[in-house]
Amino acid sequence: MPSSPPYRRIADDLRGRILAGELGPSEQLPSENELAAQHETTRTTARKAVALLRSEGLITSSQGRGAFVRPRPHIRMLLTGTNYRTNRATGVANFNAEAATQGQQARQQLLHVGEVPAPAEVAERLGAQAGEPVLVRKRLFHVDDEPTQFVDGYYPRDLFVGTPVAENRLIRGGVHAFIEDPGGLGSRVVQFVEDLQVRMPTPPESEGLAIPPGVPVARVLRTAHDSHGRVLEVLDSLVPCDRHTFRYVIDIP
Amino acid sequence: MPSSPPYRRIADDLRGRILAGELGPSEQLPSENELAAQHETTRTTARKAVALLRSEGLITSSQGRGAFVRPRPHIRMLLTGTNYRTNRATGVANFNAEAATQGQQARQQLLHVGEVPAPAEVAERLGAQAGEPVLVRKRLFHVDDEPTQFVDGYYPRDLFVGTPVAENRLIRGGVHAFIEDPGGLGSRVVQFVEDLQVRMPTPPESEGLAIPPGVPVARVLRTAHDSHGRVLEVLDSLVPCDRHTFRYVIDIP
DNA sequence: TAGTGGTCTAGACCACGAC
DNA sequence: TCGTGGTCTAGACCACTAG
Repeated sequence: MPSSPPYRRIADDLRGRILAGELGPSEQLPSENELAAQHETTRTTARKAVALLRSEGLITSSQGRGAFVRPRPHIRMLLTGTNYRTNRATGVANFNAEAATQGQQARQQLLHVGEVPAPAEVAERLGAQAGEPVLVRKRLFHVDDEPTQFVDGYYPRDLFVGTPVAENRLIRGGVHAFIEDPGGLGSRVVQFVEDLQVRMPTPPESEGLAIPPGVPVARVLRTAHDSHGRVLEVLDSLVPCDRHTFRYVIDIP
Repeated sequence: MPSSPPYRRIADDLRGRILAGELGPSEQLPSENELAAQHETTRTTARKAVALLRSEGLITSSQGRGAFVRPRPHIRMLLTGTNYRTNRATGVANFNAEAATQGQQARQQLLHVGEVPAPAEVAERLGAQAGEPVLVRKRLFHVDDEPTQFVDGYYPRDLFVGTPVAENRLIRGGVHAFIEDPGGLGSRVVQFVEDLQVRMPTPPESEGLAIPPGVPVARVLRTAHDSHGRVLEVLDSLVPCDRHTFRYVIDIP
């Protein structure tokens, strides 16, 4: 039975105290020098223990201030489909409506609208060739003025070129309002297929979403179909996992 | 404009070469001593760069061998509900049937069966008081003989006590066979509600699932309802994110 | 046995925050 | 100003793997 190295034992000690609630949320950890002294080792070793906890997402630290137990952030529930019809009826975009029911204020920032060669995973879902031009709307969603998700919407050219979806401004009620309104596309969304994968963010991603180290992101590809099986939209979202729960309601025939 | 510290620049260099494919999957990285020499710094600093990439899930390393670009593991697709009826008809458990369609062999290892006080999140879904005794079946699922998911099933006592679900052995066709078979409970599962959260694993979890550092896990709570809205099962799963895609198909009324 | 990564020591200087 | 974490140096010993 090999005993764990000192830095592991220090980390285990701290982790235990955090999970037991002995060190509460936002509480400051002992300084690295204190930890070193307490465990009769050097600061370098104490620091390694702290780094481990940081990579586990349990704590955050900042220069000059100290290290703190990461407070459990306010969790938003992400629902796909569940309230789609009722949200549509409100006249505001689905994302904003969901936020509102959770007592939060949402805002969409339009980063870019234009034509791009379809990325492979998008093309596959749109039934197009990879590299074929498609319309894209790149957005950054904010909740309570904090960046929350990157959401890129991809749209087939043949259906949307020349429509407001191809224009560089927000659409009242969201893109789906245009898709479903009789004065717009007049289609009806009847099915979403959602693929969710999780990974660690790249540096630009963690910067754009203002997420601390140790927080994974979910990459969600959502395909919206109409009643003819036609693909109306492929949504490519990037969601920080520490502030979200995904909920899916699946009815079995 | 502050320039990044050396360890960041080394990491950025390596990351770039990995993402560009210059360093292919399973390829060995330069040794820490080589990196230190190339960048005219000490091994400690080179090592810090390597540690960063490891925490990003890009590489793995092992003592005596070296550091290697993490090969993209075989991705399994996890579906909830989609093939539920057809899988049931096969007579094997849903999980095993899904694995089979993806050309893999699945095996369930029964870790524990018994009564436990309901954890808060489970009780809430079972409509019970937290701490009230419930039946639990703790399992570890293997795919191609590798540990793949922890799956704990919780069952209300009033429905399942004295049934095979409370016995410490596997059930032919899975628990759902018993739930739906006329000779068993004779119920019918009509809806799943699935809540998915992501976090970094604790050390025992990463050990049990044999996952390398830097890989997040998904904690999935799935509630199965019958046509009367009664809860038949709460499944509490832990899934390593590097080997799985979650797919949900949602029909809009 | 030689080379690899894993751990540790005992210092140092810096940037930043709180007081 | 002083304490904090962030970074770095220049060594050392160990455990493990490959040849």
